[in-house]
Amino acid sequence: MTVTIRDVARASGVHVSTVSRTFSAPHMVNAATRTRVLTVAEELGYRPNRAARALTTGRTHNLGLIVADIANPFFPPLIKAAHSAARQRDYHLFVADTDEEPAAEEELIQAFSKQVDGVVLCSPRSSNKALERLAERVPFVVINRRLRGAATVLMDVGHGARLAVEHLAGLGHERVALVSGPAGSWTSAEIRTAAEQVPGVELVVIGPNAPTERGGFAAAVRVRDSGVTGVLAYNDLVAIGLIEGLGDLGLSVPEDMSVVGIDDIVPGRLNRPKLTTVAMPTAAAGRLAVDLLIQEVSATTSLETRLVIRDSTAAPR
Amino acid sequence: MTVTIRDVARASGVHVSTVSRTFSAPHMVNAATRTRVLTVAEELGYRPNRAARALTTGRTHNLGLIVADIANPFFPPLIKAAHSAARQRDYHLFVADTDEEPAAEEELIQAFSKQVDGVVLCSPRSSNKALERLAERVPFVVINRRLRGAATVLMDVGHGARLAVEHLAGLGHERVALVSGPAGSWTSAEIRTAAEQVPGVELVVIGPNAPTERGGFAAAVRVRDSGVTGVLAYNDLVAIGLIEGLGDLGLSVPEDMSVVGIDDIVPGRLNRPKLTTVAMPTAAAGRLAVDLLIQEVSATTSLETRLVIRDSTAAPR
DNA sequence: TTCAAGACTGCAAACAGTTGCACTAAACCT
DNA sequence: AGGTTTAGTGCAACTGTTTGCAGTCTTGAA
Repeated sequence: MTVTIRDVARASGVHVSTVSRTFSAPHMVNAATRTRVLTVAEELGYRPNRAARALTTGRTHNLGLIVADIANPFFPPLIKAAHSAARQRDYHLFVADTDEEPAAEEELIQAFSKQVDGVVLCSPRSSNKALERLAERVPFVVINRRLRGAATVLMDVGHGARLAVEHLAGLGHERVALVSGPAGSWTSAEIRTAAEQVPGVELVVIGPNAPTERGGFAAAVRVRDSGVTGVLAYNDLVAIGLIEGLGDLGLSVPEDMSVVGIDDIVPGRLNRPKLTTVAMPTAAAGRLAVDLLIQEVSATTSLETRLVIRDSTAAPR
Repeated sequence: MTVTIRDVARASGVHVSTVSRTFSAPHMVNAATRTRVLTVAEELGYRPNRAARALTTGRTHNLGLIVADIANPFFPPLIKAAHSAARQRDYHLFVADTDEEPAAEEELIQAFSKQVDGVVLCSPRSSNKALERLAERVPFVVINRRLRGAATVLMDVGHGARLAVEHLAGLGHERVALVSGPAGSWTSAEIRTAAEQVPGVELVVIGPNAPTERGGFAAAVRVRDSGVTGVLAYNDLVAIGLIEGLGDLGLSVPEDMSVVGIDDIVPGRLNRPKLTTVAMPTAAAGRLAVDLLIQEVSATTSLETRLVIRDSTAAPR
């Protein structure tokens, strides 16, 4: 039924080990035999069986990618870039979704462990302890979280937040709200400390909030009442929800209120007004993560963010 | 280093075959031995090696999912649902992106063939001939394309398009534009034939267009000049671009022009005005596709679409 | 002409499981 | 009591590849 290395060996009059070598160590076999084997293999439609190969070599040529929510617009560009980087080196990519549950995360890493050469974890929610234990079973690189021992790729949100607040200050805003994210979030803390350091602006923190459109919508009243003229939101979804909420209160953006988001997701670009935002290098992060994994280096890299100025910010009235 | 079935066998005083059976055919082993083996396995941290298992059984417990563009907002909900359905039955999911290239598609199917028990193909671009040839190597189910011999899940866009045009007709629009998609697209053809059948509306087809925001933006002038009061767009991205283009021409939606999209992607819901659109059952399709694959049934199913009325449609002036 | 070095290639033992078959002992039946 | 079924377990072959080791055959050098 399925054509194996033995069929090719028989049909080309050599031993299986020679066939094996023409695929996995071509330089060890005579040019003439090599081409003969290759053509026979082609004719027969032979493809090496990776499962069998993995059994002896211990390398599967598969990678795992675990994210909290595939349908969250933040992740697809990262997944896409990771996939493309993997394919470039002839790796396949398992993609998994934890539905935001730490338990699912740990279970997935376990389940992947024998099937992949490594896994990339995006903003993992599991405890340090759990992760350190799992790191013994399978190498991984972590995106957007510090974890000692593991390779890490960070996106410098702090820098982006600073740029955003400076942008608002530059436009003349003196009192700015930070519509923050969920309580324990590493990102939210980063944003806050960075935003607070910008001189000449008074920062009022409003939160914690759910990191969603609804979270932003719900924060609109408090933003209006806080007496600010500009806002930095935890992310684009929150910013979009906030803009809608402000609209319902009779405030328009950017005329009555400037709003800056973070992430630069597609819906923000398509929004009206088009969202001024901090672009996160998600694609670069995805690519880098798989490169680190494949080369098995353990480094921690920080990626630059930048400010994308669009239509949701203007000088205050 | 890594703990195998043999280690467990030794530690629990039984033969490897018994250990094997406690995992793959528990009913064949005595309850007492089973629990003993299980606890020993637990202690040792044993996990069956899927590659080895795949070698003998021929089943990998992996599935492949191939889409044109992971970052296209249409796909993530489908991927997420497929993943969840797969996990429920203890399957893992490879996700791959063809970047819209048929060649990549065929190569990916090839590459997957030995590693998965089946693959789900979303709106494949390859030729029928190529696909039929590949179907011999690996079972697959196709989403949104008719292909004889293969299991197929279709989303009934035709029905949705009819609903959309009827909705416009009901609001009083008598002349409606169809801003169509790319030339060879199956979906585009479906939409057109269905839309043409609605009585009482004169349909003017504008296209072909790129299936993107820019495609819609570029079509704005022709829409304005066509003398219609309502539009059905090939998809939400096109609709959003079109609305922006119309805005630049001084026409506002829905006051001057009603616009209906298709797909119900997130950016459409977040858009202002919120987009009236035809909701595609992408999640259901993803789920169903993997269920079909796992049960190895070859059926063709058609999934219902429905109209979601939001703010981009109103009665004509 | 002889010998050592190289270049190929074959042999066979892994890798981590599954499974048909044979065997034992207990349970069941008449 | 004797024969037959049944439940549980062991044995060993098999899945498709890789790889260390050992041969064979050229080549080039002394």
